[in-house]
Amino acid sequence: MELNGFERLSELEWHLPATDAMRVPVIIYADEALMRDMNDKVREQAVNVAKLPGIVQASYAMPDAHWDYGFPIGGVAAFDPEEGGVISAGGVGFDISCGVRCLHTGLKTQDISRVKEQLADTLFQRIPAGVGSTGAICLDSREMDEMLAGGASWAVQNGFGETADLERIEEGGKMTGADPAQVSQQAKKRQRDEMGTLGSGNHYLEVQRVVEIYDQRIAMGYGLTQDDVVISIHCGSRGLGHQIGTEFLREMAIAAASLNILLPDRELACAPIGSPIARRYLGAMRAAINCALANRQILTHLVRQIFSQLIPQARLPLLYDVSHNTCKVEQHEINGRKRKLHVHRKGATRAFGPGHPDLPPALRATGQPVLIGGSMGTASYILAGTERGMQLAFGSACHGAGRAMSRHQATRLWHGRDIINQLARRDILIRSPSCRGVAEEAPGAYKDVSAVIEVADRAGLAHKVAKLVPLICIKG
DNA sequence: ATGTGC
Repeated sequence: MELNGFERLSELEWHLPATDAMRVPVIIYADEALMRDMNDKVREQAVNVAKLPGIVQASYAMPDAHWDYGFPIGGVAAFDPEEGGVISAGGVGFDISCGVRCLHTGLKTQDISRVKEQLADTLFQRIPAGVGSTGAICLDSREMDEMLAGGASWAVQNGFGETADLERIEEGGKMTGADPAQVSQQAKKRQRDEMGTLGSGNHYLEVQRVVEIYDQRIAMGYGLTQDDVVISIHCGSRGLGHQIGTEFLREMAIAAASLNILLPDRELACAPIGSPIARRYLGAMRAAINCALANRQILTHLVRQIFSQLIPQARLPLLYDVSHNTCKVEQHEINGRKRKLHVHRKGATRAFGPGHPDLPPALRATGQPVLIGGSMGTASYILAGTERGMQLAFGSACHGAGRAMSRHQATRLWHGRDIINQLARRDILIRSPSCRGVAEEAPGAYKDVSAVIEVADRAGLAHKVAKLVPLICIKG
């Protein structure tokens, strides 16, 4: 990326002052190497977002940012309804409420060594993964609406998991304001038999090992110790979220054209907060959040069933579940004034600091667990939200390593089979229905997750707590 | 991300 024009406010904070039609500056959190390696399109897209009506404070990009449809992935933008703020489907992305949840197991690495291969094979056999994967559950139209209104809470009521899980999920497992009536029949049809499935792309289910603790006090608060085995699930709202994103992007673009709204980029189609289309989108998007929460809850139940058969002494309570593709109404203090903002996070993890009222009592003293999945075969990290982070980007942090090249480029450089063999030599068991999918997700196709995490930690977006490395990865 | 797409 061209760095000309940026003011370097600190080592890790790059500031592009508001010029021309920009209403606010762009702020990117990154080190110089990450900045240089970012495509110019990230800058262009973040600048375009800064031009949208009612944007507050800045158009932010996290250290894992890369360009995407309209808004960059790793982008955070908040809008104030009292200043003509907007909602944009592109600011959330296609995989609505894609996120990560992490489960404890109560086990140490050696407890699973004897059954590791069997565990990998059983997880792969029983957890539906890949493009178009379907599960054992088929929802009729009434059940679909209940699921879309109830999220993980609906899943627990229907026998998937435990009530204790709910307080460890954003929104208590149930996003309020979801309106199943705003979800198209086509979106519901696509989702009918996709509950409890992983999907494809960067989604995965990993059995991981805690290899490093950076903050003993917070790690203790999270119930994490060295050499613990944990399970991370990364997936979203599958076909339903994708369909909603597609439909509303199209509809918002058409509406903008007919209303003569000048967009800096057609892909930034948006609508004023409070307008009928924005309200319908929010209702549908919140239903998709519930779909993703229910999906991860059902997957959790499947994992627990498998563990109870293979390692009966294992107990799998939920550490936390957090999304990184959402638009949420949140209260933030700007220049001493409390304002209700519509915060878009696209490939950015919510990272609320200590004392935040939305956190459950057990996590309020430490700050919210910020679950960050790395690329396949590298490392994942658990961070904690900080008070400082609440001021830096509305309580947000990065969401992963971030792609360094396109999927197409990756398939020209690597073969999936080679990647699987290389990782097997490091005792990382990959199971996937798609060799091509594995090639697209080759570790080399991503930025260095550790460099991204160092920036997030040192910039103060979130605070490093633990590092996890994969033992088994079920890849979509 | 996705009932993937040149």
